Amino acid sequence: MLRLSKLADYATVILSFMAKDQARIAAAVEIALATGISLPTVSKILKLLVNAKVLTSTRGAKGGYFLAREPSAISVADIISALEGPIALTECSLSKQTCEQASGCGIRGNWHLINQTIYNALESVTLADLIRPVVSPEEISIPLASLYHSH
Amino acid sequence: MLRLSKLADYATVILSFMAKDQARIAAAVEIALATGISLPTVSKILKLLVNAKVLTSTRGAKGGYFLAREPSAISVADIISALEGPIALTECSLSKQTCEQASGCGIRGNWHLINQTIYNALESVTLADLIRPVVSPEEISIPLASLYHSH
DNA sequence: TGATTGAAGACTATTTTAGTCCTATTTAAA
DNA sequence: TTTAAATAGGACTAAAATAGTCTTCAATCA
Repeated sequence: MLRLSKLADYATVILSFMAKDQARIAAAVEIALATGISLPTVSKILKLLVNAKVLTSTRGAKGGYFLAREPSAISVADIISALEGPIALTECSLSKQTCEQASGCGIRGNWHLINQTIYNALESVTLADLIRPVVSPEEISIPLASLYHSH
Repeated sequence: MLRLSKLADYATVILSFMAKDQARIAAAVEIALATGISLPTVSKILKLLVNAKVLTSTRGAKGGYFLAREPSAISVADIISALEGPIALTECSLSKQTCEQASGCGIRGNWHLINQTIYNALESVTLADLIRPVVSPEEISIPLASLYHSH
């Protein structure tokens, strides 16, 4: 299904909630209550987002979490990679030299291009976009094919 | 990691092998030997590709598998969806009405757009492209962002 | 009719992902 | 200075998805 992990999905819900009142610092418990996601899980996600510098935290009483930057400066790619690590469809796209499968690894070079395309797609959409009312596109087209076929 | 399943990855290897000598009919055993993937696994993948109408098969002695159409008419999206089902990052993008999570589902509408973008990217690359020598792109850009920001 | 090959699906094992919990550290306020 | 409220880090368990194998049946050709 080429699926997003549940955790990454939750992360977008959490961040969307936080982005609505950007200035405010929110504690994990509060976020758990607001989103309906269990506290331990919320905590885990928040920690990962802090490590990825998407959120900033302050400890102690009255502490909590807040966005490290503007929603428009937080991409979907940032969110996904915070939770799941680098965005790539295939292993060998991450480390070009290690991939030495029997027969057919020359084949994979082009996967790198596909990965890059998908990354760019995810990088181009931000948290600010996600909390905006839904747009209904007529048609979306990607110029990737032209890279291949224009010769 | 937003990762492709191993099976889908194998499928691209198998199909790349088959595309190199398109006219020829190849038995599962033969493909297994050529690719180094175990026979039961190869068989499983081939069957899924037949169901998805990417391959055609003939039974019996001298039977085997061959491409159902030109490599240029088989997209990466075809291959992935044959193995993993519909391409979508989030569940709710598949069935719009079922998604009624507590707080924040209005948020998800835009995921639909992202899914569509990724699907288009995968649809635009074909098996013929995959077996072609690697191209090294300078920069690839996706116009998705403009859909959001042009207002 | 027998050998060869695919079809279908059940089943098991493995790996990944999700989810929870415990302990330590930091900070604000009484 | 003590206490309560938070996060940090990481170990651990449970659940789910994925990968892989096996068995039985059906078709085709010589």
